Amino acid sequence: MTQRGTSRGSSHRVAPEHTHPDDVPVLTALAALADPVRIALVRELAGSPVWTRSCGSFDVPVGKAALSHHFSVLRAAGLVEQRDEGPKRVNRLRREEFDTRFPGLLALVLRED
Amino acid sequence: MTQRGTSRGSSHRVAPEHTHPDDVPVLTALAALADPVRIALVRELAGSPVWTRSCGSFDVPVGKAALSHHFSVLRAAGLVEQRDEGPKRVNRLRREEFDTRFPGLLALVLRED
DNA sequence: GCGACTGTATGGTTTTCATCGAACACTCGG
DNA sequence: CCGAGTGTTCGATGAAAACCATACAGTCGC
Repeated sequence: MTQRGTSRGSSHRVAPEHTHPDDVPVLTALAALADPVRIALVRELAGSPVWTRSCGSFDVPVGKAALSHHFSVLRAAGLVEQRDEGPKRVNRLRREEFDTRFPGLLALVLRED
Repeated sequence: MTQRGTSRGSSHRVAPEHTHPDDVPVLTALAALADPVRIALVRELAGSPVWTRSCGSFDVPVGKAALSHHFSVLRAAGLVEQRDEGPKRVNRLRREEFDTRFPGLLALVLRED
């Protein structure tokens, strides 16, 4: 049963589902990056120290629901890793891993021409 | 000037509109490649000598109209160049130019993992 | 010129995707 | 325990994109 509440039994938040870049098809990676909001997220994330940015701290013109969905897509594409830290969910760009799987792709997105 | 034909009047087919890779935003390039049919076209085209493949010679599960549209997208993304040769329109993958603008991107799509 | 062949344009249908509002779940500080 | 803060889920909506069938426009061989 569910022990919840009263005195014990930890009931953590469900850990986000991650996909390793190695398990990501090219099409999925491209589709994930073919969106202006997600590109903004990746760029902003790339410009910040790891594990310092919570989901809500990004400057994108969409509501919470859409934002949550975008992060879900980025996770599924192996681009972002998330960890729960207190009430917030902090992010990390999977630079190395993703670049090993798709060499140069991240660099293309990050350079602002 | 352009007189074509032997001596008169010429009413050629409208030459397809091309966009040079240098004028293509990253988002457009990614969006163009984020489609299974277009990836198939690019791959098949990459495996053939230049100017040998007409639009209708590709093995993709879509009708003529959709096919024409896909080629239009590929042209706009600077991925494909087309030339009229008799009744058919033959294609060339813009390897060098595209790779100069988006280094490594084409390689990612062409390698079948 | 006629007819087969190739590709484009148009109109309409279906699907996909981004988005929002509202409800819910969890964490933490009073 | 309550309430503020953070993020996910659900249902619905709207826009974009893929697709097809048809009609049209060139090119070429006869």
